[in-house]
Amino acid sequence: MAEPPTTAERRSRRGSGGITLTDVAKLAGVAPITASRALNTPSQVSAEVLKRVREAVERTGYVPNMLAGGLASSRSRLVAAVVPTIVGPVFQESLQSLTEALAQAGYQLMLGQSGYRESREDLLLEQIIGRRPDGIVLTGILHSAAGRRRLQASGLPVVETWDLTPTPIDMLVGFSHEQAGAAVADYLYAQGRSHLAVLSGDDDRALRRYRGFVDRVNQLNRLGAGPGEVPGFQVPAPTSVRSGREKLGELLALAPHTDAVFCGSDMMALGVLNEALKRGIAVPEELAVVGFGDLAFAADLQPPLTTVRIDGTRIGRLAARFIIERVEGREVGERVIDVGFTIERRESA
Amino acid sequence: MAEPPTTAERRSRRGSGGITLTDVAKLAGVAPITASRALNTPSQVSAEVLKRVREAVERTGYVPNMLAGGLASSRSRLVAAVVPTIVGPVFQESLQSLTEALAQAGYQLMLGQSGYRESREDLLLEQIIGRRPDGIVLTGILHSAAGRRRLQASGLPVVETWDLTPTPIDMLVGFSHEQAGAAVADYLYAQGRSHLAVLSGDDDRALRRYRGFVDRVNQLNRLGAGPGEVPGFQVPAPTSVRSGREKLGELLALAPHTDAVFCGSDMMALGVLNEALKRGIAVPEELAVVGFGDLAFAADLQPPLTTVRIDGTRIGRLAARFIIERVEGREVGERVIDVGFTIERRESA
DNA sequence: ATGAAAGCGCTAACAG
DNA sequence: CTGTTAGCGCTTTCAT
Repeated sequence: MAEPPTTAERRSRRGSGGITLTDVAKLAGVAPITASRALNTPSQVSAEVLKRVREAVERTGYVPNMLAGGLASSRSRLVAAVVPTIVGPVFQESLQSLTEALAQAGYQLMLGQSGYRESREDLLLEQIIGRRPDGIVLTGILHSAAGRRRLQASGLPVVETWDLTPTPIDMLVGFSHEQAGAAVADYLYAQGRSHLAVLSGDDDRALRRYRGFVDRVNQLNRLGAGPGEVPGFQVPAPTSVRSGREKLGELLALAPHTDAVFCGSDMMALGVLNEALKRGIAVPEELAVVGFGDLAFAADLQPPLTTVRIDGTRIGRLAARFIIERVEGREVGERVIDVGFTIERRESA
Repeated sequence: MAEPPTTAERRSRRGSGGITLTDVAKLAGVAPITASRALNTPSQVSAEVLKRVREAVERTGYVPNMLAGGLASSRSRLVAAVVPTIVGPVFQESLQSLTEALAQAGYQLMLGQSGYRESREDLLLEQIIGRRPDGIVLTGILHSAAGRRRLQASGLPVVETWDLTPTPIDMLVGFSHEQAGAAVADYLYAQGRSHLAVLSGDDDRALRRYRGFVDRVNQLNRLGAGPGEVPGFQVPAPTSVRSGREKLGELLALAPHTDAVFCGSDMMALGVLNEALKRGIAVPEELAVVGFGDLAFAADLQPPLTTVRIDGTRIGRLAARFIIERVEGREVGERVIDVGFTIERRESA
């Protein structure tokens, strides 16, 4: 069994040694390009050839090498997604639907974490571009100007998500965080609450919700001669149940008359709910609580949590569609979509 | 400015039209292979050449094409991870640390979702292998026998995680779900509880925790002549706060004397906590609650949740190390690591 | 320390 | 519908 290798076998130590398209083609008795067509564009090939190629694939267990295919065709069928972090449930829905929509179209997802700080963004971007993806989905707006320029220069389809900006790099699927904050303020006022407060993460988008909320409260207060400054706390992102508990304590020490809190995330809201429970504060009677995100558990808390809902699944699906249509040459009509938000009215407020 | 393209420029419509290593090499006045060495193995190149190449890279904004590099060297620097779903916080910690550990070593992560049902597993695997990753990290055991064979045949480094199995495909980082279930039963008995019940997801691993728990309870009951069957409910994975609430209701209808519940996930435990709150059942006095996963919020619930902690970060880091060491030819000593689990003792039980 | 030549496995381009 | 040829951009191999 252990014969000395022939010249041909020994010829080279390169390559993976696996089955290649050429092997399949030989077995099927056709040229490699014909085998390629049988697999990629079966309609361009006779039924007879198609059958023989498929048999050969079956027999050999051939799996196409997409590195080679991507190199030759300049189409990698890879889409990169950049998220601040996969920990924290906010973007999961989007990531999930993005992955699924891409998979259905034969694309795969490459995942990169940028962190909430700006540091690694540029390096990450370079690594990503090196893979020559067919498109890039960004979660949130890219901080670094150099990064934005580099992306623009690359000519790749780019979709920014979860935010709106007047100067998108390319395509955009998101909503206005300022408006969301303002809408919550309106909602609480309409419920008859007058002493509003806010707990927020310190990342860019959370802070814009914060500002939208505070600005609207101030505006309403001026009209109605309500109380002055809006009490508010920021915690380092990512927010947590613990930070919600702790900050509620500080808030009540600072502003004991508070009758409504807008929380920058459902996690913080859960913390607020738990801390209120511990302190014997009735929700919503004494304190109204509004969250953000409408995580899966929000409706099932005690009391059910009123929260801002973003259709993350839709964001992911639209992002995938934008990229795919661009790659496949079908031009997209709208390149900016505001998916909006809704306030899910439940018992906590 | 808009002169007609020269013959050379028009020569071909192939390629990306971007900067290539050859361009950089020309600018630096060296051969392409020398530029390649300057970037990949700088120690093999003179200081003078290194400087010129780096300048050329800087000036052109060159980004290496890793498809081409991967094809030529049979090293893609890509690692694939397969998870049932990224929704659901259980594997997040592992994914996060895996991504980070890989990034540090210059590898990137490709993410695939297999779903909790077996259907898409084989297709996904084929797509993944087509990318010629340098390694594959599986979360949980692969269901399909064909898939296991295909992986084994591929010769790729494979790490299975979050489980133990007597017949690993290759490498393994996990813990025993049976033992975890049994340990919770022991713990609750030691707390003086005697009417134990269990709520569980219906995925493979959750069911093994379920079985470990029930078997141990039965064993203890036989010795102590305790009550008979252990009341238990299964819900479709992924588990949720809602399913926890609902099943607690059904459980109490079926077995009103229950004084301890083991929940298959912290999410379900949160639901149980909330439902108990609504029904005025005191936790832990009347009902002890144990979760699984030690999610970030577990310690901050009211009451703080006793739960089984898995060191997901360690799992991710070890998986990355296993793959990288194998790829880089350094052989790994231990190929199976049981990371164990701990019961985080808090107020809920 | 540097380079020339020859591929990696596949597909675009252009015939027939 | 099928094939030939010539790359894609990089790295291995083997010289110098």
